Amino acid sequence: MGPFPAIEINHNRLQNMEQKREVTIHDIARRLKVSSATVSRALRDNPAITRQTRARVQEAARQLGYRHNIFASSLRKQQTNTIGIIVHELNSHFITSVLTGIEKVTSAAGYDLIIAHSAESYKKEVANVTNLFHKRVDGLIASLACDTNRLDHYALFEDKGIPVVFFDRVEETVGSTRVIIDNYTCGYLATQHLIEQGCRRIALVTANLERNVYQERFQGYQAALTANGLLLEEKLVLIRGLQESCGREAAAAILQMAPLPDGVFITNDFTASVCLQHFKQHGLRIPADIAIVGFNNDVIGRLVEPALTTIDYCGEEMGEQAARSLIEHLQAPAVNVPATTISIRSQLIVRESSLKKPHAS
Amino acid sequence: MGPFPAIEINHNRLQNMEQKREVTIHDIARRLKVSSATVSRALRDNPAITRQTRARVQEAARQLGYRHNIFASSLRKQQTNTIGIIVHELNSHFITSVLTGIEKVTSAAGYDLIIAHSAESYKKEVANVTNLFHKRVDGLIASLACDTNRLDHYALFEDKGIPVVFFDRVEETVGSTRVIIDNYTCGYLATQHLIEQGCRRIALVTANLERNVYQERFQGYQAALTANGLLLEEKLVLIRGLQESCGREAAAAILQMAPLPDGVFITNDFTASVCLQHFKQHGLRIPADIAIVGFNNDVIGRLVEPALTTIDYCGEEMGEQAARSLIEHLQAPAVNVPATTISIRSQLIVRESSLKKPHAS
DNA sequence: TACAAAATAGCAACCGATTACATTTTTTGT
DNA sequence: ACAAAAAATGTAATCGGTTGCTATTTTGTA
Repeated sequence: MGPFPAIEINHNRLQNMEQKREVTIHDIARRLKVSSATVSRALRDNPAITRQTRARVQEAARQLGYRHNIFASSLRKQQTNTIGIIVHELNSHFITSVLTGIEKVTSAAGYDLIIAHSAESYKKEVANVTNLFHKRVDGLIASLACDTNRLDHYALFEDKGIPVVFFDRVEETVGSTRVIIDNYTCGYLATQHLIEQGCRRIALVTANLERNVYQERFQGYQAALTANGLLLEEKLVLIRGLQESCGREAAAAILQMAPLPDGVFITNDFTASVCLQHFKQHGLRIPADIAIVGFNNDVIGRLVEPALTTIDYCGEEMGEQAARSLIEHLQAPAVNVPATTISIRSQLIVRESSLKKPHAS
Repeated sequence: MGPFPAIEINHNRLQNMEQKREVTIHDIARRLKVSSATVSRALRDNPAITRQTRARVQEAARQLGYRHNIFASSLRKQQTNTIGIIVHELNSHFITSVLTGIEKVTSAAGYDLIIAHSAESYKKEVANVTNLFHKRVDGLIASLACDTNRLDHYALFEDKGIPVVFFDRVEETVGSTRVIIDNYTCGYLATQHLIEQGCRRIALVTANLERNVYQERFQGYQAALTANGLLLEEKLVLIRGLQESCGREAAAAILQMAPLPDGVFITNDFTASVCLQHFKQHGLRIPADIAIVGFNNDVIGRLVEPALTTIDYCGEEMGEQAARSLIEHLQAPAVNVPATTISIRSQLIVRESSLKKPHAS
């Protein structure tokens, strides 16, 4: 046990200390006896630098364990190559698909993503918008929280000319592109389908009517009723939140109605599944006693029994379109890319939960 | 139509150009005839600056529309006040709960979050780890992808002394804290429960056994069988992926078995729900013909019929613990916070899918 | 061989906030 | 009233990469 081990340890400590200090392009430059400008260019494969020099630099960088400092880079370049995303929830097949679509497009274009979720809270949405603004994302893709009915918080972005694309949950805007589906028609088709199945007393379970998607689905519902000579009964329209408890509440309220509705259009599959279960537990037969149509084509709709009739639309495509549009704006030389509204295809998927006339009709 | 309108427009353009240029602390300093150092301090409420000066600076900042430049700041301070999070999926109640727990703790401590998801792909996980490393997060909280069986990619962090906390899906590590549940006991309890319900031929549907959670649940299953004098039959153990199609495959495979198993332990609720449905579609009665126990207490387990018996554990608590541990490490003056393994409580929740002896036993 | 043009590489000024240290101003104590 | 201590503010270097412009070298051509 001579002094050596102790010295060894000391030495290690020093090494650790040295490791703390980051390797910079200047270190590489010194090592290779070139300028840091050359290193900077070489690292980004700038053709102004010889292929050989580039290779030497990149090899040295690897050896020294260099890591690019995005802060220095972003500071100087005044851009982050990052796109911010705000979604109203994460735990949803639809949202996950949208994210997949966005990722596909953005990563191909060399952008990073920062995902934030508002958990359906306006307050959190505002916080997220502010945060992403401070993080200086180059652009934003957002779907509004259920109770968001103003867009002041996005003005920050507009003022700086940072493009924002909204999808699915949107508001009327001047400057921003929107990627949506035709919720009105979807609402109409869903209701029409129930009517065709023989329903005459159709309830609607939906959420905050200030949120575009729910408002438009409601209008479609209304229009379909009218078109078929049915009256819109206010009592049959239930506005509830999106949590499980709200679904149960809605179902319970429907069970109280006399006479019972013979069909329900429920504007999201999760709530629809909850209601369906509640009805079954209280002795109703689906669809015989009550036919159900949901919305979104969530996986859950295929696992409940009977399987849910629903509206399907491709989240991935929505994500891709949103991302493509954003990137187009980002790479536009000036501000001449017009704000557009992109509509994604959607369709009714008929399953057992609404089929009162299985093979007829 | 004199020249005035044109001049006006020109003027506006200039204003817009000026707006482009960001307001910096130097602008504020100039306006107030103080130094930028004072402004920097005042903006962060440094008590070295008079309360009045602070107020003046903050007011001026507001008026000028100043926004803090995190790049300049992070570059100088060499820290980001940001925590990276890597999860294996987003579309899951469990993960959402964990995120809620993490957010609760980290936002209270003033940290930002960057959420990345690997979508159960090792490759994507590596990419995410690298990306967050380059984003220079101060710390990392991660849950491994299903097929991740090496941790080389986290060495980057270890080398720089950046703390990493793993939760749920973990590996044996030296340096990192891990927040987990006792998967072995859970597997044991689930199996034991099936045995108590009279099952003698119990199948196991699970995923990659290299992933700790599945390995340990498998061992618990095995131990419970042995403890009850039952033989482990390899044919009864089905290793499948986590997608819906894999669930159907597993269910189909079970239907082929002769004799049919009288119970199945399926190590996640989604796959369990898929199997349950498949069994029902093929005429089996649950639990009479086959009893099912799932895992995770996902909402879906309460919406299928019969409702799934499952293992419950609190994601939110897991998230909080992970975050707390990470922050403790971050704020520790030296490296003396030992890496620990934190275990979260879990329990069996019995529902109809496994109750062969409803009110007896 | 000479000279213009193209290819490489270097210089140095940025980007904006932070902070160790120095300087000025105010307060305190005697 | 004046030195010493305390408080407030200022100076200037620093974090690390980028890029307009300049200097040097190489290549091409007459």
